[in-house]
Amino acid sequence: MTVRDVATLANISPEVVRYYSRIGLIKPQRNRKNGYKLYDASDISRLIFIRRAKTLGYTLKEIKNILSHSNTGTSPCPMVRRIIENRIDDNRQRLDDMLSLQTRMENAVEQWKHMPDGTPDGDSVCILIESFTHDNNMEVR
Amino acid sequence: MTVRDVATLANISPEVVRYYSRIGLIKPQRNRKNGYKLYDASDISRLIFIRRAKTLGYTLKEIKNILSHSNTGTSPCPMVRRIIENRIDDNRQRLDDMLSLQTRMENAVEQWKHMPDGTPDGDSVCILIESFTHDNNMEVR
DNA sequence: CTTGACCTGTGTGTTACACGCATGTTGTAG
DNA sequence: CTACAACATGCGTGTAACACACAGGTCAAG
Repeated sequence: MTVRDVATLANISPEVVRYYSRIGLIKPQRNRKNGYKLYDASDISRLIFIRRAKTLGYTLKEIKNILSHSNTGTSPCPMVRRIIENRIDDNRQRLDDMLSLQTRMENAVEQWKHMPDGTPDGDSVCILIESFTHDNNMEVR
Repeated sequence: MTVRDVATLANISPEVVRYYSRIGLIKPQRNRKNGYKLYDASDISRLIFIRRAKTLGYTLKEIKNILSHSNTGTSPCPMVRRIIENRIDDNRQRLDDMLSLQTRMENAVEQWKHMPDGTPDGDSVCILIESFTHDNNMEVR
């Protein structure tokens, strides 16, 4: 199978398949006649595995580790559990950050509703941004 | 003032100040003797403005636009309002995505609690990931 | 005068691709 | 049989906002 075929079967774009080959996530055979990459059923299941892992929040780097780990015959499962637990914590933190950003933005729009646009001078760039007051944490990431 | 001074006063790391100079967000003078960047009070207020804008979700690119827009004498406020309203929508979408990821990850960990680690063979890389069923009913907690 | 803290510019790495380039290959319509 | 579209190849660049490293120049104090 060629790139387009395997991409269609795995429901991925050919670009992504090429990218995964490039970074070593999949290792297709080669057609000796023309140098084209040759994919088989095992590549498809690997691609499907990668996509499943991605929907669970694993990064490509982590997936690569999982794959090569399992190639050595040892179970990647303990690693898989460890990673996802850390990711849950990280994600909760980022969610909190984004939620507070969302609140901040909504508050700003609300405050600005009753304010006119200002003309910039030497002291002021944009009175909206400069005048915005927020009560609690200013955290951004 | 030198980088370290202005960074301390604006409560930013010197690296970030250098980065902002590099991408043209601030344009410090130069010491003709040694080529060092020379910052003054206007740079500090610019840095503070940039940080305020960032806490409101504006990207550095957008902030650059806002700054140069206000340099032409026209009010950046309409643009500022437009950007934040779009950002609120985008952010809500990303929040939804991250929330569903969070739920998915938590469901996975829950399912996996009752499962043993598997040994990899030709057919299986990691039974945990492969067996995870993405049941939409579970998502509604 | 040496030392150490600071400055300079530039380059690389981070994530997961998207897109473009120049070039080589294949399949098919005329 | 050949022209041409549609595919393939590798490689390079760009994305956001820095962090960090490197090699070298500068400055104040002892």
